[in-house]
This record gives sequence, structure tokens and C-alpha cells, in this order.
Amino acid sequence: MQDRYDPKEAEPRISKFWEQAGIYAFDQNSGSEVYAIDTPPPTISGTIGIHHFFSYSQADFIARYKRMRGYNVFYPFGLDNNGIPTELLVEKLHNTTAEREGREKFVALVEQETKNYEKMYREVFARMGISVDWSLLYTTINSDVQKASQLSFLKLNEMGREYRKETPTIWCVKERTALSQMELKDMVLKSKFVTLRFSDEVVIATTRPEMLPACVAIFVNPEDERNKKHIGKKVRVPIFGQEVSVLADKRVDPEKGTGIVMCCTFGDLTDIEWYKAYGLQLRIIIDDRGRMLGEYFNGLTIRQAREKIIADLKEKGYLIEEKEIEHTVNVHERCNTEIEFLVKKQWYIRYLDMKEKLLELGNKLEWHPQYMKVRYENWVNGLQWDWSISRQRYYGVPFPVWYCKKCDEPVFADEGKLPVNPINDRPGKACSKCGSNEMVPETDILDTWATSSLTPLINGRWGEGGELMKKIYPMDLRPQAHDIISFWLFTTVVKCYLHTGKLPWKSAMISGHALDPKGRAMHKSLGNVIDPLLYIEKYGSDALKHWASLSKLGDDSSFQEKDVMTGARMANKMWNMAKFSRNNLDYDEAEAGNVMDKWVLAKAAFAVRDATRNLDEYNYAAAKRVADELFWAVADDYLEFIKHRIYKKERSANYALSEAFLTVIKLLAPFMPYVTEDVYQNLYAQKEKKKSIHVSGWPSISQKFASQENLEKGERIRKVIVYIRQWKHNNKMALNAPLESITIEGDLDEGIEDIKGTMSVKEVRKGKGIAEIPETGLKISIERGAEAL
RNA sequence: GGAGGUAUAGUCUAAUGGUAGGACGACAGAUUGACAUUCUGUAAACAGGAGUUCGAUUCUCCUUACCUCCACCA
Repeated sequence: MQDRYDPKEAEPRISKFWEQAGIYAFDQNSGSEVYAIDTPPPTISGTIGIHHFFSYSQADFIARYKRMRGYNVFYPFGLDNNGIPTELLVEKLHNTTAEREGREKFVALVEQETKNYEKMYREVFARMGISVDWSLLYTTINSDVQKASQLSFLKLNEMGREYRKETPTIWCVKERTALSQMELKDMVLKSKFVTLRFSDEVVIATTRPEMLPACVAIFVNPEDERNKKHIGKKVRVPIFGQEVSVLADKRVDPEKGTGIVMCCTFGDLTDIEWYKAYGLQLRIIIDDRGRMLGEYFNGLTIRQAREKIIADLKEKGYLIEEKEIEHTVNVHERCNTEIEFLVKKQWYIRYLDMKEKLLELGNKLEWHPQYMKVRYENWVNGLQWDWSISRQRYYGVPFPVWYCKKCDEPVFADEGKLPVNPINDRPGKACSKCGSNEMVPETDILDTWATSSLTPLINGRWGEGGELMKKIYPMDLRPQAHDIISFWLFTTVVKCYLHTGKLPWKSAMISGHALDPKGRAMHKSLGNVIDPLLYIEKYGSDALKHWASLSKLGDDSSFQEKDVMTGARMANKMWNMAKFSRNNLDYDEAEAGNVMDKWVLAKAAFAVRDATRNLDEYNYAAAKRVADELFWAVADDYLEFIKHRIYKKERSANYALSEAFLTVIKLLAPFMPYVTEDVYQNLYAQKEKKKSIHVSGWPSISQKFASQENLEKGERIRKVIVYIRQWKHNNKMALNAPLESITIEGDLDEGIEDIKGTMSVKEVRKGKGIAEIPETGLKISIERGAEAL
């Protein structure tokens, strides 16, 4: 064994060994029970941060635990390259745009770049010690996945779960695409709240005066004493002059503004509801780039239009009041652009009717931690739109659909021909309605969530009819972070349920976020993203995992370098223990007759029991604490207790050390996979005839040692030793300085030799003691003996 | 506006209806053979208020603060 443990040397060497020996390979032919994990595919966006290390490590703890428990672990890896972050990355790298290249060419570019990134991700994740089977790698844009995604589209269509409709759609004018509710976030923006005179009596306050040309009605609350007299009247819209009716609707808040609201197509969600409910006219004034239509505004942006109309209203005397306000608006989460509502033909997945079923499925899923379920339930209860899956973009999975040029009837691709790109491919059949052969391709692409919601099916090679699907589905675990419960988790439940009638997994393990040392979320824009490789280089991956294992599942955790240092210290300590122990192990069962030997074996047996229970509940942090406690009890205490015996090759001590240390490294193997492997290879692999600690089985120390009596007897001796240590310390003696004698009063038979040997006491007498040793019922007096010169 | 979470030494955190544990840091000390990436010891904390209880840091309620998510946003 090497003198020092150097993770920088050891970890890459061990990673290589794992890969070559296929330690983490899923065995297609094994008869062992399968444990399948639906690994989150990280987005290819160019950076891997310490937040990846944090959450992937937490899932990895469980994967490694299950593997040691004998499961045939299906732990795949995916790369998400079907999305805007990847699109932007590739556009930047090649100084082009998806639009310029065209879909086919751009996808090829992405696939080519993905090859490079695949290598990088693979190296980094392997270096992080994530025990996935790389042969199960998938990427979300490759043709297999496109095929699965398109197949899903066709099947849902057959099931009557999809419809195409011209409806007001949430729209981003910057990226010129429809959005789903999931892609929105709140933002507080400065705005102007202006009060306008429509007539002498009808006065309206609004933040969107530029919508005036789209005004189609005025609303007041039917109960509003102040304003109900206007109901049924007609007024003229200032400047634009169209005549609109004043209608009554209880959605109007009489307290807000003047209590009178204008309804425009479309300023907000309520406008859409009114438009539908009262069959109002449609006046479109914004195009898909956010430019204003019509002579008056003539191509101005929305903001310019707002300024112009306010100035004009002021000049013409319609403006009564103008106030600067801050209000919260919905923006597109990626580009922070305020959303608009435009009318577009879109494909939808109908699921608003499934709310109850979805809640029921949420109840069936085992949530870890439990309280995360509420987020799912809130989301389901708050759904207002069916799932819009059309995106007006160039890069992504195309819809397998054409439309009849004559009658607009959709023509769907044949399942056998998938994947198709309707822009280049032909449907190969005529319109079923009018028989025409002239087709217009669908140029939209599918929402990325429509594809990533299929990961359990993608992993099972669904649609290929193989055995894999049966083996792994439903999967056992979905690990993911809490921020995408309403996206990835939710959409996966929806789609997988529709396709299989089953919940996609048994349990969900929801991790928190890694925060920077000041407790702020890590964002590229804040510049506080930490590169895990920096710390892996400095302290080792095991050390970094120590930090990741400290915080409870679901809790956010700020990155603290000192926790990494503690981990590095542990790894070093373990290595030194191994060096010390290697010549002092007795692998064959010997009678553990000594009180301290029984103590350490009892501790080890209890630790296995507790760690197992905690890991079964996905409480890796508690399991890690149990393992740590055992580790330090062996390292700091037990080793000191037995040194005097181990040199004499006492079989009982050597056997107990061998068992206890093996238990320690096995309990810690999921958390510190490298150093435990190295120690195992040096000390135990041959004896156990196993290739790796990670497939060597969970510690099997006999529970016969787990007796309260063994524990308490040893604990009492330990307290006596601690007391003497403290006494020596207070009396400025070195801990190994000899003591002439001690006198103990009370019932103590076993352990006297251990006290003598550990604390260099020449003689232990029975008799009157002076000082009480806490919690032992013993009294003690200590005779220091002749002072050394 | 609604929902959920959190609040423990200087810092990061754990557990618990009855002595609040650990880590880093601080301070004091030991030490030559597994380990200075060591060991031993000391000081140091339950956000505020009310209630339930023999007893509350723990359970309940309220207040405050922070973090999420959702809704509204004329």
C-alpha cells in the first residue's frame, strides 16, 4: 500500500478499473431483481456545475446502496440536447442560426457537437463517481428518441387526446414561439397605470393603453353600485373611435382602479375568458414579432406604441391621470420577455379532464420527502389550459403530420416510417377526407417536454417490442430536483399514464438545490456557478460527496469548502487505518471474548441496522451519519483501546477489527466510493472473492453481536478511559504518560486490562474512590506516582 | 392573495416532550512508529409571543424573517 492516499492519483485509476471491469453494467440476463432509475438527462448547455454534483450524487448513493443489496441496477444516463439551451450553444459555436441552416442540417450539427460534449459529460460524470451504465446512454434528439416522441404523438392522437385548434396562445414575441404555462415566470416590472376618459362617465384605468384599438367591450361588476348604471350602454373608444358595449361580469373587481375594465383581444387571460364567454369580436393588433399592426402604430414595438398613445391621449385630453407603478407580469422564463396572447393554430394534449386521475396518481407515488407531493397537487389543481405542444421553432422533434392543401385535414405519418421530417418526407398517402395528394408539411416542432416526459419509455425502448420494457417498467425511482416537479415529473406522469395506464415509477426522490456559500442559488448570470472539477482536483470526489451527503433529502444546501475538507480528512484517515490494520486482521471467525471487542461489534451491528433502515427510506444523510459515527468510533477510540493487544496478535482483537473495519468501509462505500474501493482491494477483496466493494454485498455482520448489554458494558469502560484522559489532560500529563495506579470503587470486573493497556496504568486496585465518573456508578482515585525527572 | 418549507453557537448543521449532538472557526494542551490531512480538552446556540403539559427547543396557534411554488396583475 502507498504511504499516502492521493485521491488525484487513485480516483482516476479506480474509475478506469470500474469501467474496464464493468462493475456498473446492467445485466440483461440476470435473474436478480431489477432496480431501475429514471436518471435526469442533463441539458447540454456547455457547463457542469456543482449543483449537478450535488443532486446526481444523492441519487448515486441510492443506486450504490441498491447494487450492494444485490439488485440488478438499471442506472442509465441521458443527455438532453433537444432544447433551446443546446440550440443556443450550437448556434454560438458555429456562428449560425437554426433558421439559416434548416432543420435537417442543424440537427446534424447538434448531433456532431453532442459527440464532443458526450465525451466531456461522460468524463466529468465518471470523474464525479456517478455509477451509471454508459452503454445505456441516450440523447433526446437522436432518431430513436424522435421516433418514440413521434410515436407518442400518433398514439395520443388515436386515443383522441389531441386536438388542433386556432386559439389564443401564450406567445413570446422575441423567440416567436408559443409557450406553455410551464415556461412562464413572474417578474416585477415598472409600468404606467393610466386613467382614461372614454366618456364623461366611463373612466377606465389600464396599464396597456396601446391595446385600445383591440378594445372589444367594457366590463363592470353587476353588483357595483357606482358603475352598474353603465351596463348596456355603448361608448366610443378614444382616438380609434370604435363603439363598444358595456357588459356586466362578476370577474370585475369593483375596488380596483375605477371599477371599469376594458376587454381587448388580448391583453390578459381574463380578456380571453370574456372573449370566449361573450363571443366577442376579434381584433388582432400585434404580430408574432411583437410589432403593432394598423395604420396608427404602423410597426412600432409594444413599448414604443405605449409611449406614443400616452402622449397622444394626453394631448387630446383623454388622459386623466398617469401613475408610475411596479407590477408583476408573466414573462418567458428564458428571455424575460413579457408574454402576449396571439391567436394561432396549435396542437394540444387534452388533460384538463384528467385532474382527478392525476391527483390520484400523485397519491400513489411514494414521495421522498413526503411534503413535495403538495407542489404537484397545487400544480394539478391550478391547471387552466390544456397542454400546448406546438412550438414555432426550427430545432426540435418535428410533428409527424402534413395537412391537405385543399381541405386542411391532417394526414399522419405511418408508424412504420417514423421518424419523419414532414418538410423533407412525403406522407405517401392521400387525404382521407378529399383524396387530394397535395400536402403542406407541419413546420412546427414539439415542445421539448413532450419528449422528455417519455424518459421511462425511452429507457425501456418502448415501441420496439423488446423485453427491456417489461423488465424495467414501471421504474423504481425518479430522482430529480424540486423546481421541475410541475414540468418533468408532472408531464412524465401524464404521458406515461396515457401510454401504459400505469404510474411510471414507484418512488420519487426530490433533491434540493446546491446554493453558493452565501446561500444564493447558482446562476450563470450571477457568476457564482462553482465547477466541481476544481474541488475534485483539490480534495477528491469522495471528499466532495461528503458535502453532498450532509444535507437532508429535499433541503437546499449551501456549498461549504470546509465540509469538503472534512471529507478529505476522512478519506486520509481511512487509508491510514487500513495501513495500520492490514497486518493485524484475522478474517476467520474467532471468539470475540473481550469486552471492547464485543463493544465494537455491537456498535457495528447496530450501525448496519440503522443505516439500512435509513437508506430504505431514501434518508441517505441519516445513514451517512450513522456510518460516520461508527467510523470515528473505530478510528479514534477502538484502535486506541486495542493497540496493546493487537501487537500481541490476540485473535479476538484482530477478528473484531477485521469485522468492524469491513463494516465501516461497506457502510461508507455508497458515499465514498473511491477510497473504500481502494481499501477493499487491499484488505478484503481476495478474502471475499469479489471484484469490487460495490458488488460485494451489503455488510453482513452478524446481528448476534447487536446486544444492548455488549454495548453498555463497553460504553462504561470507555467512559472510565475518557475520564482518565481528561484527568491527565487537566494535570498536564501526556496521554501516554504512565500512571502509577488507580483505585476504582464499584462494580467493575471486565475491562480492567483494557483500562490499563489503553491508559498506561501500572496497577488497578479495588477500593475507595474519591471522584465520581459520570453515568457509570463508579468512583475513582488516581495516583500519579513518582514524577519523572 | 393562496399554498408549502425553513428559523438551533461566529458559520454550516443534527436529534429530541425530560442532560440539545456534530463539523469548521476560536481558545488551551499533547504528541516522535497508521495518520500534523494527528490526538485530547475548553468556551459557545433552540427567532419572538401565547397555549396544551408536571415539564415545550420539540406539539398547537399567532407574529416576524428568509426561501420555493402557484394565482392575480384592468
